[in-house]
Amino acid sequence: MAVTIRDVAREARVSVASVSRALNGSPAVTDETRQRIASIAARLRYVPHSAARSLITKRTQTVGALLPDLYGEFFSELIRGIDLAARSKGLHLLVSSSHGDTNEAAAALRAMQGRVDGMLILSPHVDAAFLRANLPEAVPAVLLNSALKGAQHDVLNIDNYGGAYAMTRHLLDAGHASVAFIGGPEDNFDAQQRERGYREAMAAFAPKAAVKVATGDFGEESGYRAGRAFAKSADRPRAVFAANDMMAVGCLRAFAESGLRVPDDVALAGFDDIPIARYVTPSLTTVHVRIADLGRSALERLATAIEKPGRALHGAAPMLACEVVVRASSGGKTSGRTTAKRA
Amino acid sequence: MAVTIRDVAREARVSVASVSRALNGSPAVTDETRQRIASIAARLRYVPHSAARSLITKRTQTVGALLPDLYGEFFSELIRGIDLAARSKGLHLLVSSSHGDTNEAAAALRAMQGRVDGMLILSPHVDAAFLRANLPEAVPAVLLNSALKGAQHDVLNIDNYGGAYAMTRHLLDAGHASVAFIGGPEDNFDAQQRERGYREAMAAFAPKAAVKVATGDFGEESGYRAGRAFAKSADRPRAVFAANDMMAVGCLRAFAESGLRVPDDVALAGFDDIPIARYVTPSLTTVHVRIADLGRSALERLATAIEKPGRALHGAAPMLACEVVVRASSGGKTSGRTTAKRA
DNA sequence: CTGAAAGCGCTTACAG
DNA sequence: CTGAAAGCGCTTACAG
Repeated sequence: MAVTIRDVAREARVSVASVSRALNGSPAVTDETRQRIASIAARLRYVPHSAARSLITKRTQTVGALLPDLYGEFFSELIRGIDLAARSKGLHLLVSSSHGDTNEAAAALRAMQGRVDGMLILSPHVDAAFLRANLPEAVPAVLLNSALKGAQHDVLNIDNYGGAYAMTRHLLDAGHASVAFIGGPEDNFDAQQRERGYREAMAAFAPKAAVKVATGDFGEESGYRAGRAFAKSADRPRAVFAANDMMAVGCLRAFAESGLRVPDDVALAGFDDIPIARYVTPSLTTVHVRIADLGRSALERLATAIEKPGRALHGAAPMLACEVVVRASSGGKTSGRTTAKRA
Repeated sequence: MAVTIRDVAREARVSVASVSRALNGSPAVTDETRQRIASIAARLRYVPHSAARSLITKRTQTVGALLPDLYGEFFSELIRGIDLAARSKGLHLLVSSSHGDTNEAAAALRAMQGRVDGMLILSPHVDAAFLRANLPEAVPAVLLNSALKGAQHDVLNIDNYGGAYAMTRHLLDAGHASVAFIGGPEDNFDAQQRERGYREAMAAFAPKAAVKVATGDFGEESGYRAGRAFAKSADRPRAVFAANDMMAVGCLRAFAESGLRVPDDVALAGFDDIPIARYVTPSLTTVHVRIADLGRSALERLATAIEKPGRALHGAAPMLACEVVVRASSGGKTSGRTTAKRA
């Protein structure tokens, strides 16, 4: 049915070896033959059979992306960054998302075995033991936003700490004497880093102010509950920094219901810069993460790891900088973006 | 390096043929041997080499998704639906997005050649001529949201017409005597269908009312401009139906700046139900599309086409129903969801 | 029920 | 510079 290398060879009156060499740019072929073969291949619409090629070259020209159960903007931005970088490297992208637990993640990882030259992994279910059990050592991998330590694996993280530190500083600079925090899930790596950023910035710039942390779970409702509690409390904070935007949105609703004006009575800030952030009233000051850049960088690191398997992974995991985006909810005088520098 | 079928065969003291049969569930093998082989394969962590298998079976167990340059929620929801359905069918998912023009789309399509058993295609750049030139007839494909007619290709569409028709009817039912429309890009298939739904509902339920259509491009700014024009016009419409939510959001801003109260002075509705819709003030009445369902259905149709290549495609392209989601901006008495029935 | 052998479509030493 | 041949790791008629 489909046209194979033999058809091209017959038509060009050469051996299949010559066709292979001509089409793969081997120097051991005259320009004239190369031209002739190329034009015949084009006329026949010859496409090399990728499975046959993979079988012999041990390369699939494909990378896999393992992602957790997911919603919204973050995912599409990440994939977009990965996809763009993959195309420019000539790599295909196999995705597997929507695995809600460790077993599903393991199954997905194994299912990709042999179909990809390397893996991009973003999953809360993945730790060192998981990788040892499910990822062959020979398969290069880059982990995104992972707490994993050690030189075993290549890790690429968002600078959650730096972003939270900068935001806390911004709120204090804007003149809000006390800043409270709404934390995320306890076992969540991003949430932990953001809380640490808040705490350390408070210690550095407002050592006498009380550190107040409400518990949340990244969901809108948990932000709402925290907001209600803050609104009622005797010593209401002058500013609230939520560990993500969805909680900030919930908190905003609670403040509105309590008759508190934002930012006049209480300032508010979030983290992530989801699209909703600019459309709530007042618009939400938040920390922007260049997610597509994260995807692109991750893919490029992976491509390097695939090309140079022996390369040692040295030093700390690189961090992707975040930007404080000042909108109306934080009540500062300034407005705009500033890149969060690490402390 | 990697363990192959020969390693399993040697360990089990059988031929590779028997290992293949045992692992693939051929009936021509005793249960006892099957058990023994299976346990040895598991112990050795044997994973069949997918390229080798593809080479002989002519199947890749992979489907490709070709998507245009994209942002936001729609894409992630669609991929989620496709991915879930693919996993349950045992299929892998290769994605290619971010191609901004016809040439890039063609390159992406050809690059997937031979790597997939079928294709899911959503692209404004794809028409009949494009497919004839770039998609081999033997490759099953399902087109999403395409204006393509004829029995050549399998098409799956969102019922834009029915949704717009139902929304227009809802606005009229809510007591708004005149409903204006903000259209999308002229060459956009979704936009055309939505406008048709508006026009036909107006003709059916408010035959004496004026049909007013402002031009837009699906961008927030174009909705803003239309909103300003409506606000100023002598016979201001009582309700505005924007062909998508982003334009409705822009229109809402224009109304707010003009001192018009929504919905008291003018009602407003959009289309898509993007996440922002529920967070603007007032919350936006809109048409909800179950995008994940679209992805799931498309994949299931594709899987069927792959399994039964000869099957004839008969009748009209199936439609995915939409729901009118009533929120505050339309000012009706009722609130909630109703599935849009086709007229 | 089991095995030996052919063959899927490529690439790449090895000769010449 | 070019070709004949081996081989990548599987599956599947074909014998037995």
